[in-house]
Amino acid sequence: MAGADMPDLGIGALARRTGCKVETIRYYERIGVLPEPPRNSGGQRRYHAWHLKRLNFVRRARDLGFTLEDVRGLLRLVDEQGHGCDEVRTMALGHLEAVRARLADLKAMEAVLGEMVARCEGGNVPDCPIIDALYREPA
Amino acid sequence: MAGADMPDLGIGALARRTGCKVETIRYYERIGVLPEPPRNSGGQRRYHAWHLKRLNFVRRARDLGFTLEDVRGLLRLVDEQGHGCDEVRTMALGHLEAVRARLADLKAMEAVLGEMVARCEGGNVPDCPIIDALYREPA
DNA sequence: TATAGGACCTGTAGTAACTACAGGTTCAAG
DNA sequence: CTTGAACCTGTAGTTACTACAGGTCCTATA
Repeated sequence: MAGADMPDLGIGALARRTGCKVETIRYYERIGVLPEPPRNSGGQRRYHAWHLKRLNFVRRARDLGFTLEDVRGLLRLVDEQGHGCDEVRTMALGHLEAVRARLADLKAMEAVLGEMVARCEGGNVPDCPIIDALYREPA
Repeated sequence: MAGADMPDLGIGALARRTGCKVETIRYYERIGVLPEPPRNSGGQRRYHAWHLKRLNFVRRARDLGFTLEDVRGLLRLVDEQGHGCDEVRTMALGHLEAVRARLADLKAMEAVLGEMVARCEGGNVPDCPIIDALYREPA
């Protein structure tokens, strides 16, 4: 669908289409994640469909929790033609494990917080059980 | 239990007992989360049981995902005697909600990553399904 | 064609929550 | 008394942006 007729995009338009702030786009350019686009006569950035695609890639990977360093790695793999699917898979797997570990942490946090709040249900006791729980020696 | 006989602690000992790095303790002092302890004749910090307790409180709250700003708020409440249990509960509840939101995010990430990796199971296909998934237009 | 005001430019500094030095002092053991 | 670990201060780096300040450019309207 949509995408045949797109002459070029200002940075604001690119931002609108990717849900990325203008400053973030310039930041990605500065750190080399997004290549420098051509400029018009007045020195303003002009983007094409290719940049849109690449920025969407970056955003999506970031949304999935890959670090910018990871993203750099993924882009490197993408850019080598005949890219190593194995390497990509390894990165994704590693990241999946990290996500699962973080998930377990958060679940533990949820349990403790939930219990703290539940124990406090009663209202205004003089010795707040939440404060007490926080003061408890760590496991 | 343990804690009757504790004359005073150097910063390194405090760090060992709280699982907190020395630099972090000095950092907490600098930003006003941990009060300045007394110094010995040579200008070195000497901590007592009270500091240990307070630093454990901070660490525990941080481990549960409270920000330092939250911690500051909690400490303020703790320090006002007759502290408002309601306020503490409200903060904890708000935080619990944030944790649950983050949990939902991570679960979604896990699902997408898991599916990406699973689809790649086959090995070295020319069009890597993981890369394809990342290139897909965002939802 | 003049002009208003939005979009754009560069460069710097700020955010959270530490962490890591560099370059010096103090303490405790032998 | 010496050595080496622990401590001191102060500053700069980290991640991934975000937010200016102070200027230039583009475009639509009068």
